[in-house]
Amino acid sequence: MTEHTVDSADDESLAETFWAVASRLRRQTRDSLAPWDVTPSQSRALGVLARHGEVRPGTLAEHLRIAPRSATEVVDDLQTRGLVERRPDPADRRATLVALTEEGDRVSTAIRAARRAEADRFFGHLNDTDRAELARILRTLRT
Amino acid sequence: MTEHTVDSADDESLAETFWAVASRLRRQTRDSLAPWDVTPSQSRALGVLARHGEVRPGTLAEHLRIAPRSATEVVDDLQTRGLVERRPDPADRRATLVALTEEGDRVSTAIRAARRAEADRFFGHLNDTDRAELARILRTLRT
DNA sequence: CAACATTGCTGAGGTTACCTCATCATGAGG
DNA sequence: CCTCATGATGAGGTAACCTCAGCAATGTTG
Repeated sequence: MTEHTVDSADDESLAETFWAVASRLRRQTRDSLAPWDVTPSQSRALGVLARHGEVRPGTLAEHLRIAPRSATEVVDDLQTRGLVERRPDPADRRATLVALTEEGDRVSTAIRAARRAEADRFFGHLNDTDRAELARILRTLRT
Repeated sequence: MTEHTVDSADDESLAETFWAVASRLRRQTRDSLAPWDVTPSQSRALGVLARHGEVRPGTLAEHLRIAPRSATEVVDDLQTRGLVERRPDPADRRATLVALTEEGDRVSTAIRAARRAEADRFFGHLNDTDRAELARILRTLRT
């Protein structure tokens, strides 16, 4: 009911625009991660591990909001890259704990810095007010 | 099934929040499209066709901001579902024109309505001002 | 404390939505 | 004509998910 048909160009809806932005951001993120040969989802997992220390795959999955099976996969990939290691959970012999290796720790720190730079570049077209507004609005949409 | 415990510690970046929102929107969009057995990317293509009439796959690709080869794929899928048809471009015998079938037209109309309802539900948590702000800010990021 | 259900992880296999590279027509310009 | 560019597509690949099944360890309960 509110405005619509900004057409002529491409725009149909907020969702449409949202996805266009998402697509652009995805590409840029991938590029900025290239030096470490780490995919975006791997880097998200590294982030969780850096913030929470050792966790079980299932917990990792919750943080990443993906299925447990998918977390196993991400951990596999990180492990073959030597960024993460699995060790038995002393509290439950079914479970595994996933932790950053030293290299993983170094890489995750470097990536964090690169990500910040990348985000600055991407969201840097915005002035401070808009950036804050966007953050606030997105946060309300998040849950 | 109490979900999340979302990180809370991870306002690491706007990007992080952005992706969380994207993920939620993606799921919801997929669900809202289920009745038609059409994937999100197919529905985007239908939208372009509804707005622009018959176009060549390459042009479709531009509108969708994907590689030409990928547009061919989307058209293939839509064609096997009978929503779209290919015909030769009279102006260039290398080219093909893709157009909605009658069914495609009906479906795309129905989807447009569903999408609007879905967007209202998703972005409806926002008041009008915020929704407008979000649209404006996203548009500047779309490039 | 045996029986049973639950939990944690992972193998197998599938899907979506992309991508690049190669190929083959056709078209346009010198 | 001959060459180069362009439009579409075949072949093959990837990331990031998913479900379902199975196995081992755990917890629960009669």
